[in-house]
Amino acid sequence: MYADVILPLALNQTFTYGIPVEWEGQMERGRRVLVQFGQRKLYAGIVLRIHNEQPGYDVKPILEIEDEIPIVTELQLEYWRWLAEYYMCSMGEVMNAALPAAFKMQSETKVSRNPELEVDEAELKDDEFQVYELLLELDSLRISDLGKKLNWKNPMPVIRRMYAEGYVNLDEEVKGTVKSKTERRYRWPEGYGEELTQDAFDQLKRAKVQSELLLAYFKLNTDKENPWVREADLLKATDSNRSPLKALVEKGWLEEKVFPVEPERIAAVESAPTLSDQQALAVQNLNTAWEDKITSLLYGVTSSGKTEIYFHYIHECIEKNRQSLFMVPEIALTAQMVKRLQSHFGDKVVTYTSRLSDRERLEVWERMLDPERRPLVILGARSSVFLPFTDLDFVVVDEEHESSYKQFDPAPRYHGRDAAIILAHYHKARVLLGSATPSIESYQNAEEGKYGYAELTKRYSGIRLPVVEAVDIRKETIRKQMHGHFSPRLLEAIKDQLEQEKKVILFQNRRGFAPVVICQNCGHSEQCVNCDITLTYHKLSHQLRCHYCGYSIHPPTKCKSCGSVELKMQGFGTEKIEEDLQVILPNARIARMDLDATRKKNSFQKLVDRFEKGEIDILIGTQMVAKGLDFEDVGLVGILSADSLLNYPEFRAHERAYQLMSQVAGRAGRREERGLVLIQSFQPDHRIIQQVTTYSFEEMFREQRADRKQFHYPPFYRLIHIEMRHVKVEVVSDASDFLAGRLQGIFGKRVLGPEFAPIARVRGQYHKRIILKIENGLSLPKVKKALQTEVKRLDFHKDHRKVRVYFDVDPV
DNA sequence: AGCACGCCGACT
DNA sequence: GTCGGCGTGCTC
Ligand SMILES: [Zn+2]
Ligand SMILES: [Zn+2]
Repeated sequence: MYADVILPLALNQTFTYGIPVEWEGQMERGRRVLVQFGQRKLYAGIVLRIHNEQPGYDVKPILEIEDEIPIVTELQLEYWRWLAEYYMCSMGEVMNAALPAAFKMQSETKVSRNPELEVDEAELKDDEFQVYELLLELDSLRISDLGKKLNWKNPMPVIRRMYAEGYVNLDEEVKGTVKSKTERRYRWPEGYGEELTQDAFDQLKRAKVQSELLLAYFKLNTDKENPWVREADLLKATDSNRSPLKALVEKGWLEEKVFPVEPERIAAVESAPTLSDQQALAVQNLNTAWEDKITSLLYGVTSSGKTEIYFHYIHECIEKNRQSLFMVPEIALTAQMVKRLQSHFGDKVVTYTSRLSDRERLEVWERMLDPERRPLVILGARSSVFLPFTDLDFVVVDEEHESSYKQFDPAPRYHGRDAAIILAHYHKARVLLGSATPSIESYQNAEEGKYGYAELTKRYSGIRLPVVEAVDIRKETIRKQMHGHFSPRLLEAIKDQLEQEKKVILFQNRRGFAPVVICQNCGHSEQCVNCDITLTYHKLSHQLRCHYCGYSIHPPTKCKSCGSVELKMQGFGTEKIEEDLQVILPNARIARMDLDATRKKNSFQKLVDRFEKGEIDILIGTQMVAKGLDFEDVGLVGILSADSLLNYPEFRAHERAYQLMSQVAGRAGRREERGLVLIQSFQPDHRIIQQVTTYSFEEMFREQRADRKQFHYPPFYRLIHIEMRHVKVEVVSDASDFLAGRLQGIFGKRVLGPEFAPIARVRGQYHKRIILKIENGLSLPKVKKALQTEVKRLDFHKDHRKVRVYFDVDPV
């Protein structure tokens, strides 16, 4: 029998291996196996298919079966296949994204001296002698390390020569030995009766500790259903060590077994929420919609109680003993959120994010596969769609409009929300997309009736919407009345809040505002040598750094272009704002919340706690302050520059600006008092700003939808980006011109470009981009097939074939 | 994607 | 003459 195995490679195919006869019985789809690929490399792969079709080439055998059970379900394999096709990548790439790192195995070759062979050192060539000498010192080492130690670029030819002569041995070392936590437990053997026998006592009368251990076992084993007692408990009760325990096991008085460590017990203290009238109506609408639809959209304004609806359904699933997935953007998965779910669902909740350690992720996966330990509620980021659900009934995608749900690098470039919907299709589960500012796509789907729809338009009683005001900073800028980035209106409002002992949040957009060093004489700024990027200043390391490739230099003291020493740091980042504001308000307690300030573990939570306790008056933050945090007593929210949000050269810029500003505004005065939101802008009359100040989501939606239709964007057209990369600009240009020409022949004016990507050169490679706009109604699979065919044509040309081609389906 | 093999320029 | 550059082809 043969097995087609998925390997962790960007190759659009599986590889067929022979199943050793003795394993034929236990071979199944979804098994993790160790195989050799190429000359010596070993990989762990997943069995996709088992069959009897003998291939026309010699197959290699499967070397090991890695686990007791298949670690990937049949449903997951089909799901992987769908994702690979839709996002135009290999199943190996999907597998890489899906599996916890602890399941991945990859070998490295190690060299060691052949102890059998007498070596005549005179016979060795120079380079061989260097290797030999090194191996006398260290008995074995990886080939890559050997190369580094000897400072050789390619040590392999020498090693191969020495291997052929028999001087050295080569072994494959499979790295990666992360295991889930286990513990030993013991039981009184089955059939020995209910209690300790006199017989046992007699035989152990000279072994005092062993008798004590047995007594302790019977004292500790109170659970009739479960005879196993943890080793740690036994040792603690008798104040002994492992050796008497071992003796008991050897003599057969106790049985030993290894168990996975049980997660901490957490009691659920909250029961299903009582729904308000409007929530009950929404639930009723959703239930009706789900009768014939998979997905429903819940449009609920801030503080209207979307979460109660989510919890209502999750409670329902738990009662049915079925699984639910609560998906949130990674940035919103805060300790606050975890606690809130645990108060409702106790230890039935498990979180799954990239912030977990390899072992923790492995443990979640293993629990999902074990019917006895299966968690019922997964709170997770986008990657939780890859978990081995066995009985998924309900999926929430909270903040469904969030663009951070889209994975970018590496492939598969999947959208967490869309992938969750497909997953739900496979499970015949229900999906609830929730947002206070739904995406144009989802809202359109709801309008068209593709999605069910429910809304919550009323806030909890007593909660009033903040007053949102646009602050025109054109005049102030011309009249030089701005204090740095602060208009007199904003400063006054901040001072006012501080007097009232209220808190202030200031929002500065993250992107494009990192500080840069600019020559005041000629305007020159330091560029990365590998990328088309201006180096930005990092305070921590006191360096100028490229955030694409990591290239960094010390800040220059004079301009490299004109030699002038008049260099000035310019930027609008949170650091700068903090400094400026501290000068204006020396007594205010100001803190920053951005990626830099929260990089250290727990620093985020500490900031949140301090702000909550009132130890900080003003919190200056990026996108981070907008998501998932709920502070009391915030009287004022200031958005320092709306223009940067509105002026992005992306088709979603306006939609996103609306969403972000609304979300930030929602941080003001959520309890009792009415808060104030000030939006500074050079274009205070901009439609989007007007719509934010008047809370006109519907109007924004209609206008944006019209724009999308007119300019051929989603939800009326689907986009595919084809990105081509090569070190030589002529090579990419030629190849992309050729491909675009071919594609125009098929798709006509649906093809745009090629153009240089927004950042034309990254890590020394030039990037060119072709955009395909496919109207709804055209078969996407057919389009993709034609596209693949044309891309394959690049292989027939000696220069075009050198170009790497990447796809991004539904780019954000 | 990685990795081995093979054929040409610049160094001992 | 050897070293090592990369272009070419293959991996079950
Ligand atoms: Zn760079
Ligand atoms: Zn200069």
